[in-house]
Amino acid sequence: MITLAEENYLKAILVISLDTNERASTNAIADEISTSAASVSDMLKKLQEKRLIKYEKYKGVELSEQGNKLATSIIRKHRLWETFLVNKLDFNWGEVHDLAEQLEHIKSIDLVDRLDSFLGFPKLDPHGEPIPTKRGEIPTTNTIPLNKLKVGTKGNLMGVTLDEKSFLNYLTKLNISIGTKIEILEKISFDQSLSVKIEKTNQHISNDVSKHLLIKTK
Amino acid sequence: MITLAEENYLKAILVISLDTNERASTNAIADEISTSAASVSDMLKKLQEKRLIKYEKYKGVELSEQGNKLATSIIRKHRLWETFLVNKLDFNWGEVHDLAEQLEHIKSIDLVDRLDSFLGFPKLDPHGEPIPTKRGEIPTTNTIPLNKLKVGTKGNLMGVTLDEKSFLNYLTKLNISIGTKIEILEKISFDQSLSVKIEKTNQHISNDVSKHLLIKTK
DNA sequence: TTATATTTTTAGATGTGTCTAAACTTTTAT
DNA sequence: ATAAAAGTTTAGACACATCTAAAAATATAA
Repeated sequence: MITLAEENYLKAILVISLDTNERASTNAIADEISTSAASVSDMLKKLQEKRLIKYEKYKGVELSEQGNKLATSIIRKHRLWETFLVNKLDFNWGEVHDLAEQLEHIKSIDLVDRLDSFLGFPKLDPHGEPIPTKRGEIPTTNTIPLNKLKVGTKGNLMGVTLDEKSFLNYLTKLNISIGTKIEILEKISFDQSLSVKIEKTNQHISNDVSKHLLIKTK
Repeated sequence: MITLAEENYLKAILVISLDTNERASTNAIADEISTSAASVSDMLKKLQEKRLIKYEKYKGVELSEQGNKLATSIIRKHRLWETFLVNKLDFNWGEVHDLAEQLEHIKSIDLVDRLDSFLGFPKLDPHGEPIPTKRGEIPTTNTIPLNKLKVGTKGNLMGVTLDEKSFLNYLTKLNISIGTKIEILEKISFDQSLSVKIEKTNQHISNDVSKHLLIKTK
């Protein structure tokens, strides 16, 4: 039996791996789930025991096949629940993360698949992130983070890679949502911040923000 | 902050109180949540500390106003989630209890009210049990358990008071569901079992079953 | 009413997940 | 190359929720 805490660790490891394409470090995990490095060390031993991760002391950690499967299914559940909350219960995209964090741990053989069907088999969650398939694949989207694009590029926001209330509320304040047209006007080399045209208005955004905006150029 | 275990204790105490109209005993609670009397004793001390119950050693326990409010809200959540699972995700009435046991602990200011609205403000759950209101009232239904009715009485099943897979599956096998017409043909005084006509067929059911069937006579 | 049975509580232990402080390993910089 | 800094693990403690065994309180019955 896998516990709630273990599920959260597996998810954190997957998120970090997808983000960095490297083994997850103890500190990175501690950061991700807001706990101490000591707690992470303890837990990694347990997950190793259960063969859910491949772990070498001081060398970071990666998911085993089974661990990957589990972690992916948690993300699938998270994103489907977020879709439910936004599409059916009219929550807005900044309100659903904490709720989905709870709902993703509901244990059932087929609840999530019925939910998937009820929602009409959505491909993307309300933040534009791909929903892993029943078989554990995470579809790729041909989008690029805004901060990787050259000055002058135009495109549309297809998704965001940070699911955090304050961030999403800030985007809403900037009038940025899925589909919004964005053009890079200028990049400040000092701090990598960007002058951008959002629909018809000029705005200035930091690198910390732009790196979480997924753009599709055409 | 209230923990999952505490919520389960409060719910158990409420269920027992509604059932017996008396203070809940330690053993009754232990039975209800399948744990030891010792664990119950421990937990009652904690709930007393938090002013969620009124507890006197060896004298059983009742809910405080706040405890009652909490317990009722958990039952509200449980029954709304069951309604969602049956009405929207096409689960059958025997499959939803364990899932609702998990979903009832999801914490949110307004999730349950949005769910209520999404479901069209149902009055009864899939088992015919009343859904507590937002304000914490539990509507009464003018129904009587089948085992309290006289021989010869005719009526319809309006609800069941036991939400357990094996019981519900047995009812399904007997062709009994909400709305089914039932007539008492004979009562065996030895074991209080009943010969009943269910729609057009004669069946024999035990007192243990009949006491959980809520009938409306007209 | 006193002995017996039942119910409830206490004592002491365990497993999980967390923490801080200290020790150890690896990386970085001089 | 070695000292300092950063990162990681271990040691020891604690809160929570549970357990079994034993003690205490209450209820029941001869």
